[in-house]
Amino acid sequence: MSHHDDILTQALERFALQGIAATTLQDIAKHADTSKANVLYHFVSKERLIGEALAPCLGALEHLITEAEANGIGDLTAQAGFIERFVDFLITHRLATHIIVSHPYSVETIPSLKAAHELMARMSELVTSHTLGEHDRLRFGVAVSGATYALVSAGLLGVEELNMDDLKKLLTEVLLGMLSAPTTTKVA
Amino acid sequence: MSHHDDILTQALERFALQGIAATTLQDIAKHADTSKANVLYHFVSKERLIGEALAPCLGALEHLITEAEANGIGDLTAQAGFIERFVDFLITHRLATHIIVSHPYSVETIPSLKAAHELMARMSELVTSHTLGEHDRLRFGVAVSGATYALVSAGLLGVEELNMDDLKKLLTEVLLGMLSAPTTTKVA
DNA sequence: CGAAAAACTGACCGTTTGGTCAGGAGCGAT
DNA sequence: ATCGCTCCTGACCAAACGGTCAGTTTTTCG
Repeated sequence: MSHHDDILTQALERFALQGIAATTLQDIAKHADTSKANVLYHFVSKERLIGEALAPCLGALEHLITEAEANGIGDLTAQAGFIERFVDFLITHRLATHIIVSHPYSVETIPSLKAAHELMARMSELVTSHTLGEHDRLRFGVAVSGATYALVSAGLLGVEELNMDDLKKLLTEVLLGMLSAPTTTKVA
Repeated sequence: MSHHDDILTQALERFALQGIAATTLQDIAKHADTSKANVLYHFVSKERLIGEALAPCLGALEHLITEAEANGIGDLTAQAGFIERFVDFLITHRLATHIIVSHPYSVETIPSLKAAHELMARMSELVTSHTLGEHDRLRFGVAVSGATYALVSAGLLGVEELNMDDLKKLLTEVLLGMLSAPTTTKVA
């Protein structure tokens, strides 16, 4: 692996583990076995480093959403397809996803995070527009959020020993089960 | 409200909105309409301020878990009772919960966060020990995580206009529905 | 080889951070 | 009035931050 890519990898991991603000360039440099100045040589600024680290995730998410917007997620079959692709996305980009979901607000100073949350707003819009009623909407939101968070900190759930393929299967099944759960009686 | 409590309230909100590392004492002071030095007069250090801000949440969580450990969460009825109390807890302490779940790792430098994650480990242990099979365990984890995250960033789900009582009812129903969802047929 | 380009570094800079400190304002009790 | 106590503040500090720069090593390639 090139030194350039190594820095990128370490940066992504440190950002996910400690948060962006708590991760210093010095820290990233140390983990990538180089100097802080070299990190800045390759990436110009911390902001751009964040941008490059999140770029693949944002690209994939954009693609996922655009596709879903075209296909719709109205019926259960379409939802199932979306869930499958989403789980795939989560597993592939789980570090970047963690960074995005743990920095939800106020970090408007970081352009790529802002872009990320615009994508999440689009996804929310996607879910909301195919109005399924409040129950189903919340159910979908809980399932998606839960999958994201559960995957990201899988260590808390006693599933860390699973390999990613098994986890993907398992998670997909659980989410599909949740979506087809019976709608409980309407609240007064 | 006393100035002391006002600082505490503002600190909790800033930590939840921006993360702990990105929130400066100056920032908290400004929002509490006082000086940084006064913040330190009342709370000695940033670390202790964090501790006092999270204390009520940690106390309630400890109580919730201890109770659940005593009662068990084996059958569906017990699970339902736990969910109800948990949703209550989430709504009451949602800012503090957000802080805890968005700082999952590495912040071992902050004692009260460490304590928080030990509590979450106990909760995970509680769920795991009543082994329900991998499906049910993951299902429970996704539901709990999802509820936490969905509540914390409710703005993303289009449910922000609901008041807390309705949200509590709705969320409880959705979670109960998820838990009683049929186990889908095993994937090949 | 040797020169240009790319990769890399230590020293340094301005700013901001958490934290200290000496002292002042307000106030109830003597 | 004045002591003692709590509340509060501006000025200050060392440390650490992101970032710059002049200069050195390493790589590439004719």
